[in-house]
Amino acid sequence: MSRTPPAPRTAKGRDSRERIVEAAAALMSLRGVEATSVDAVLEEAGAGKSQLYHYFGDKQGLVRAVVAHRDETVVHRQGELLAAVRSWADLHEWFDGVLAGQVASRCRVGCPVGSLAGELSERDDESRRQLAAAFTRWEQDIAAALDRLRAAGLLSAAADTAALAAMTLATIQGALLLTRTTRDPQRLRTVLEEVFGYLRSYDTSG
Amino acid sequence: MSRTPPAPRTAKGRDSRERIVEAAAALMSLRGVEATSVDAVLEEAGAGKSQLYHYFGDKQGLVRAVVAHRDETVVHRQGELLAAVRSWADLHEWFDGVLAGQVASRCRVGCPVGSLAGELSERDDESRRQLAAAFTRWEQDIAAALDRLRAAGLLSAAADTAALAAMTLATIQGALLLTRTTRDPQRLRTVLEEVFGYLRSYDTSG
DNA sequence: CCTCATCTGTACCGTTCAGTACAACCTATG
DNA sequence: CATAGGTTGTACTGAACGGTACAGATGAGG
Repeated sequence: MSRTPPAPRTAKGRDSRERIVEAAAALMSLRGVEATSVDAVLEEAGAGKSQLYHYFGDKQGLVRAVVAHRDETVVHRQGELLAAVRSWADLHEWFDGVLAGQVASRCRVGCPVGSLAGELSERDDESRRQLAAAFTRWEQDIAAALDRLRAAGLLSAAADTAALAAMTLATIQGALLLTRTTRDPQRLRTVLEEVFGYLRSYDTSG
Repeated sequence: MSRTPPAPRTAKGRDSRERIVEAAAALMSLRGVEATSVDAVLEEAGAGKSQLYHYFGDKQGLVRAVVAHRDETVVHRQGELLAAVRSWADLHEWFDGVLAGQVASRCRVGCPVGSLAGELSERDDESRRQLAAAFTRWEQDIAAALDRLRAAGLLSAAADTAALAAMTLATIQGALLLTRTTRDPQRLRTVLEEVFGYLRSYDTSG
């Protein structure tokens, strides 16, 4: 029985709401959800308390908005990148992008979706379902890229693209976790090359 | 300049300390580190506040003790199980054990080490280093099992066992994260079978 | 049985936190 | 320019938290 807070009705309101969500997303990625206070978010966003409770109801509402925001940005962006994959070289470039993102952040951030999942899966079932849906879509986008390779005659008919996609996403998520813990980008590179090599073993083009 | 708290000097003290660590480990696995208050730990352990601050100094000290405890139990146990691997069937049994552990907990716990890593990597560098060392040892135990298969003539000389071990651990960690979020053990089974199938592709016995 | 270090119970403290109250402020519309 | 709905600033509250103080219990060695 949670009253849904009103969506912003003016451009100014929309801007305020978005500033708060983005500040919250940034701080929560860095420090974690529980360790990020609403006051810190508001200071970062340059907003007052009434705005947060006006647009999100409570902290849980803010957290869910952050999850939705991550889905709309990170996962949606991954979908675009994967939709452009039409060759093995394209797929390798996509893997390179994952690596480059981590190197750019000096292995401090990991996957913005995965880290939320780690903290929220047992704490808020609504967030958990949002994140599960995001992961599933992501996985399907990978599978679709593999299916496209197959349709182009580049990938063996024997390959189980759904299983390969599930394994690819799992490996990437795990590798990002390990990389963030060990601060060793070389390990990430090794793992990504290994899983790409495995996918490539289904290459039929030669 | 952190004074190290004294180790227990009597059997009673050791028992108290251990009860506190185990209660903390259980609660932190379930709810997360930040969301577990010291008062909740003490209630669960049936101990008083003075005991906790006597043995651990502060909450951070308790957290580090929990990390060390997880290392000594989970990772050490994995090392034992992996040390017993002498055939492909043994290795498959080990994978089955990972799956069984998740099914037993109805996909609610994930990897006790991995979930700590997700929450602590950016918050306490000492914990981060402990966890990184634990992961590295775990990875080496997997590589050693693969090396043993190779020595027995069961695994191709062409296999890069270190890279395969890194990928295997990463995939398992990621799969546990995804499984805890989606609550779908079938996905875990699929991924584990897929990575085992990949390792098996280096099988020279058959 | 004394003694002293170790261990433990409990009351307390200051801070921080999420959340509320309420008045004031815009700004689009008529 | 009136006004109403949407938006914002700020002071406040009660609870929960990590941490401290200190007295009392316990038990092993002399």
